[in-house]
Amino acid sequence: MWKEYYHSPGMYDFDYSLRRLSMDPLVRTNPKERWVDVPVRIEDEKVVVRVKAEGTTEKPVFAVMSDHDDDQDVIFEYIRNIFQWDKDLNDIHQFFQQTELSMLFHQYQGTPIVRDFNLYDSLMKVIIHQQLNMKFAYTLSTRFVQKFGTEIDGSWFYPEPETVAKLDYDDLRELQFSQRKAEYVIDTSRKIVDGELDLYKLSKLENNEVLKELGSVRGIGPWTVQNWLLFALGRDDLFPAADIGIQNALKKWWQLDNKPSKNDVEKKAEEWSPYRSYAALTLWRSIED
DNA sequence: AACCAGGGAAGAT
DNA sequence: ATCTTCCATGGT
Repeated sequence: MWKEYYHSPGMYDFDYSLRRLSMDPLVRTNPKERWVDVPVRIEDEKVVVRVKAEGTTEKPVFAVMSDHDDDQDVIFEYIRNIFQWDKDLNDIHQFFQQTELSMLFHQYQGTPIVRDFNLYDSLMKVIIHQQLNMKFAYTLSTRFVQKFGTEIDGSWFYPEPETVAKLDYDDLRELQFSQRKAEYVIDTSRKIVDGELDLYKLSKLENNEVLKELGSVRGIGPWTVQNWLLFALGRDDLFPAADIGIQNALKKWWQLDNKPSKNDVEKKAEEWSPYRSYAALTLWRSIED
């Protein structure tokens, strides 16, 4: 067992991140003890790493620990990257002081982008969650992982693309996937196994290139690519203008009778570039209970 | 019972 | 290129 500490440069609301992570039944969290278990794949091995908050939003300190004693540096680097501890959120807070979101950023300080734990897992999850209400969306992704994935020390690993590629559409229909969704999930996994789709390669490209390439896959539209860029890659400047949650939040803050159009939202969001992702996260946060 | 949900494809204009 | 319509389910 090893344990390593880390200090973030700026503020960081880890407790909020935990609340967000705990929305997913597949992620093992303990908000009271302030930790989350992160499933990590390391050279074909599956390792569970515990990440615990030791500080405050203003003076954040994190502890990372694992029983897996090899590859400590690689694991720590991976975790630091997932939680983006080196991103100085004070700079971003400063940026939004000159925008109409200043009050919101004052109320919800230090909201980080916590990346999904794996590129492929994230894509499957986003596809499964397309257009569904959150409750049923998590029901579906949980059934999917608990049926075809792996549980280690109480944490769930998504199935490998090779596993999903071998499934029949009916295997997912049994879990109450629609025919379309079953096709999207399995066909995309087959493309990944065939090498036709390389998520790691995509992760090195510019947003627009990813939008073009990933968006050309059947079942993956603009909303899905944007969410993948935001949550899988942790990119700073994404704004899912067509997202219902974003539109509901703006409807509330702009006191509109109806949800604003995608175009109106996109236009306004330009003022928040190059940190539109943080605007989106804070808007989402502002309508979560 | 009707409408919505943190969409997307396919068809129509 | 942009606008409808259809797809499929569970939630509220």
